[in-house]
Amino acid sequence: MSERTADRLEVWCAGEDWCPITSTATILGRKWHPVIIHRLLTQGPQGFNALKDAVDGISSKVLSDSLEDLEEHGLVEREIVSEKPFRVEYSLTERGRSLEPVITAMAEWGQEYLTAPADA
Amino acid sequence: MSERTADRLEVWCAGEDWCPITSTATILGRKWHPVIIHRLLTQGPQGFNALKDAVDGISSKVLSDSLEDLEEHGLVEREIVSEKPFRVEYSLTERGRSLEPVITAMAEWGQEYLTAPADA
DNA sequence: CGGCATCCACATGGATACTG
DNA sequence: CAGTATCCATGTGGATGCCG
Repeated sequence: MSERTADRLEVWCAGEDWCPITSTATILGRKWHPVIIHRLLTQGPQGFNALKDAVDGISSKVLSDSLEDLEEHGLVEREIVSEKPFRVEYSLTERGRSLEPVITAMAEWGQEYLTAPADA
Repeated sequence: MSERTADRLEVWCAGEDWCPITSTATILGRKWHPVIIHRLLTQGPQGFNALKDAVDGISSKVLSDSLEDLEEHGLVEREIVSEKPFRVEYSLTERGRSLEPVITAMAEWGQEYLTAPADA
């Protein structure tokens, strides 16, 4: 790490009671949020079940909860596409798409350093 | 987002039961982990109380738990510097330092998009 | 299809007090 | 200084089943 980087980093969380890093962690720390965003980033807008299948392992309830939370944070938008065959579509907002660099960084790091999990 | 980016991203979490994004989130999602790493990145190796003061708001127990967890993940190293005036020092491992881009991305995003929290 | 209602389980975090 | 010991509150996630 260069000292320049350290300089830039120092600005954040410098003893204030609000910290952008912690706040971001609060959102991205929820188990499925990053993957959901990832899926919406790569596969574009899609319906509930498509998302459920794509995410793999998530239950209806948890996906529902997650999407609701993401909506409240202004990261995801929910649109009712049709009523007759009831169909909704979830997509990223501008704010949601702006998370791409973060998701990418997380993915790349995980790929690089967690492939053979030293998790235990 | 470019399509090239989408292509790269698609590789990850493609239906496998292990996902680098989720795994990374498991680590960085713990409330204080990112800030602790951030502090170690910017302020270098330091003792328990220095860290406790720096992090602001964290309790001894939680800092202790967090550091232990970070150690288990091979991100942080603990060294007993002296016994007489008992003193330890925490520092980042290579693996820990490698998280810098992720922390930076998180910090920059939080700074940019959460300054006026739409959290509620 | 796209959920919500329940109920439960567990991990994490917080407060307070005490110790080598 | 650098923790540990409790105890407790709560959030988050999971399983199952029903509904419009």
